[in-house]
Amino acid sequence: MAEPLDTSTGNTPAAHADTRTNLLDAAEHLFAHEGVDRASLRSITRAAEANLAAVHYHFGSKEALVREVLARRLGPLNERRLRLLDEAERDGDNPRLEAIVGAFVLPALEMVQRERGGHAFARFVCRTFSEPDEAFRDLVLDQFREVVARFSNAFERALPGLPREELFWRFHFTVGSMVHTAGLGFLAYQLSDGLCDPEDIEGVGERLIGFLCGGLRAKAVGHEA
Amino acid sequence: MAEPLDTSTGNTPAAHADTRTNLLDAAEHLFAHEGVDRASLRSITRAAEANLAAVHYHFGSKEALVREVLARRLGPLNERRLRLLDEAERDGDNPRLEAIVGAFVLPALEMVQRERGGHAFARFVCRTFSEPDEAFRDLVLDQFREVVARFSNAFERALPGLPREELFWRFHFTVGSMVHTAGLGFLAYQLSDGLCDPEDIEGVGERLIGFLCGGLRAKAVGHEA
DNA sequence: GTCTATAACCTGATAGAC
DNA sequence: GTCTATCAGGTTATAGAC
Repeated sequence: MAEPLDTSTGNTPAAHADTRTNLLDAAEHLFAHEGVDRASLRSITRAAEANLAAVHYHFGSKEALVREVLARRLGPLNERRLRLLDEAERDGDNPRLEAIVGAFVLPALEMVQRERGGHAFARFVCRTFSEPDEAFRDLVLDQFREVVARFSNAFERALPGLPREELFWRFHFTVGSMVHTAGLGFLAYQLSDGLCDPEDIEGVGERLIGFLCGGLRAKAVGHEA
Repeated sequence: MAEPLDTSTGNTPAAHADTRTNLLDAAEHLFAHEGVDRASLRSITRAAEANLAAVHYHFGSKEALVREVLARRLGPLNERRLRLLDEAERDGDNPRLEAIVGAFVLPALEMVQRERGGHAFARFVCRTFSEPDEAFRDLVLDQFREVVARFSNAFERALPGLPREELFWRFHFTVGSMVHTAGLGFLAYQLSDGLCDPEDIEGVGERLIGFLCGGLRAKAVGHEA
């Protein structure tokens, strides 16, 4: 009997994966590469060397499976962000802006490059963000709520005097650059004719942090008043 | 007989839309709101008050319909970008960075806010970017190729001394913020608890341009050398 | 927990009348 | 150009044996 295709996170060293894990791994892989709608339960169970009914036994429905696939990686990712922010704030009462931005963007870039299937997963999340299906979007957003609260607070203290509205917009722009880079870094490679190497996460991270800090520190444009 | 649902661009004043146009309008609306896969030809033709066979008569296939929907708005949008860049470059041999960035991001923000269905279309494009289906992605990328060439050139002249690799990355980050703002501005509203108003395109545009110019002008981090 | 078989339904595409 | 009818195949979900 052939070993089931290992598409697991790579963090747990192939713990004699059970059917449930196999299903999650196969689903993640296929959702990422074909899209949630195109990836049928049949193709997922085939890849997981399981049975069609197994999905309904373990998860209840296709939608619940999607939910599980998203939560499995997003939880740890955002926990890591918060841990890095804790560290940055422990080092000094007023951490450098670079450290805060780094705590926000580096875990994502690292996941994409270092975890197995990270790249595909990032693209999957990227798409889910702009998904019309509110249920999935809210799921992703809920995973981010604490992160947004903690980081916008940190930004506020690191950028005193910046109006809150301006600050939230800049956070929004930051998220945009981060998501686009984590999920679609290969576009930079394509559009620069191979000049940009999206796999060099140290380089990309450094550049991204530099760019974002420049934008976050820009002189606020005066709103008439 | 009820008038077909008007989801047209709004640029042509309801020119007694023919079946073909009705199909494009309905398809755009449904692709944006339900996703390409979920939007069946049946629901599209029902909304367009046309017949299932009409799609195959006018376009040949569902894929060709998707292609047409994308090209119909992306073409004019990118033409407008290039026209604005022309204007900026005519004003002075070395236009201000703000003018270049504005020529790139403002047409998108304006389309989203001012054209009927613009918001939904932007989200649709957003999703298509991260679509696994290479055919659609390449279609979008092809529409952008001239824009990327012209603008990266303009950026290069406006930011002398910046290594080309760094420049392309910053362009990439710029695209990320722009796309995320044009397609998902409502996230800023949600995550800021209503503080950010994504419909105020003058305000958003000004803030986005300020942020991006700050990032583009940031001191380049030294790569060891 | 894992399987087979099947129910109930939807899909894109097309032939051919008008 | 527009329609109806239909084909061939896919989908999720579930009942019930093991």
